[in-house]
Amino acid sequence: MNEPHGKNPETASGDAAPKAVVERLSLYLRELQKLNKDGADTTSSTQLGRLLGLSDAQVRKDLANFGQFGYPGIGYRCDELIPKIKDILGTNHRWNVALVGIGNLGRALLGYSGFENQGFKIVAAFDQDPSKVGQMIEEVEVRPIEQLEAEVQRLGIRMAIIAVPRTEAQAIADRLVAAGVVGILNFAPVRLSLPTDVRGAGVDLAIEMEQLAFAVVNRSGCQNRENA
Amino acid sequence: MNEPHGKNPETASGDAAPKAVVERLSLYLRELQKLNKDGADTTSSTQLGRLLGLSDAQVRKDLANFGQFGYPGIGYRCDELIPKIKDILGTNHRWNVALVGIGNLGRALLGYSGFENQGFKIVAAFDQDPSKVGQMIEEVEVRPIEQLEAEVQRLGIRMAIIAVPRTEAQAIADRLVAAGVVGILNFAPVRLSLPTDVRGAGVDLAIEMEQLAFAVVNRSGCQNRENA
DNA sequence: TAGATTGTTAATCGATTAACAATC
DNA sequence: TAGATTGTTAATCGATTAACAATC
Repeated sequence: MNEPHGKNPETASGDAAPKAVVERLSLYLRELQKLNKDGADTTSSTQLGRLLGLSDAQVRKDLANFGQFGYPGIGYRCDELIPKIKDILGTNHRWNVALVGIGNLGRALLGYSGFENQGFKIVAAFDQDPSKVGQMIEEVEVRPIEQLEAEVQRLGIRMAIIAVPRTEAQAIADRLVAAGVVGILNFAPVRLSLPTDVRGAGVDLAIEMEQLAFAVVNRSGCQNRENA
Repeated sequence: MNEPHGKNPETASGDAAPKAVVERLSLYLRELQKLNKDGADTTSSTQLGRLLGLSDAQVRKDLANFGQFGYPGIGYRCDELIPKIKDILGTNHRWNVALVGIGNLGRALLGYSGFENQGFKIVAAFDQDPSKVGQMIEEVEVRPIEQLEAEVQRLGIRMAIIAVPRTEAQAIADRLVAAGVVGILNFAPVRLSLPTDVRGAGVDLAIEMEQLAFAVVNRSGCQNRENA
């Protein structure tokens, strides 16, 4: 209440970080990983900003929210900053993930290498359909939905992906939560209702297309942000 | 330069609309469609706000960016507001869409009803693999990639979805653009480089998971935004 | 009419940018 | 040392909220 206005260093990392900042953190991480792979030892706020279309000041400010990671006169050491950002995002340890619904989308997700690269490993897959049960897909065996609770608990799974039809999604979410899952990525076009201590994120592809349509219709040549 | 500060009504609809506002427009549209289906004739900024976790003031302000759609004392007529928002988003007419890459993800996208519900119709599908060419999936015939340009032009396609491996994505994008496509939804984990008059949007599922992990790790019970 | 709800203005709040002393 | 670049403060900018006259 009577804090002047700035946030002091001590409370900084404890403060609720602005959502937009955390989103950019993911982008910084990707660029750093790319730079590191290409053999760069260090980078700078200017370089990161240029690569991502942001100002250097913003890059520094964003990172400063979480600590002091850079070296004046030198910049940021990729080797050091990458794990720091992973610490912040919570991806510095592997997350075991459950996938429910092995339709075309589920299969695609099982084969998606991007998850594993960033520390998410699908270790359990479930489907209702007996003809799918027992199949091995990308080294994961499809199990009957009845085993959901047992497997989630056995493997200590805390994050899950829902790729079932709309009508099943809420029921699956409830079961996952009851079994101990605290984060759900939902592809079904429904808004899940979840307990307040469980986090959910919905991927709505129709909305992505809609936003793209707007951008297409309103492109007056100028705002050339290439975010693809 | 010497405009006091507010935006006056005349320039309002011509101004570049803030990205955040347009995103919420999609959310309003969904709720309105739902309300309409449930038989509601009218709704209010208060109701829409409550359904979406926004303030009534924000709902009104967002809509006021694009015109006067409401009736004092009554609210908004669903029947009227839905097409108005579609006009703004550019989805009041059907978009023919091309899909390139018929792997598991491509198949899932072909079967995704959410696109068609919102005015996007996949009318052409392409794949490199001769064994896939000729297959009918969801009433769309898979064509060889060589026919991409000809079909895009024949069908007047202006939006496309890329669901090919990372290594192919840029080349496909270039061909799509050359054929006249002006909006690309990209699922390959690469940043496409596109001409400034072409719009792109990337869906990066690893980033979604990362953001979710952060939300899980930092959930201190409180911020219970259920965005699923 | 009284109650409800809009569109809009002014006030508040938060996020981005610019600038610079401190540091390597 | 001189040049580069950080973290941070102050200034700017934009977005959200509160309030209310106008309207049905």
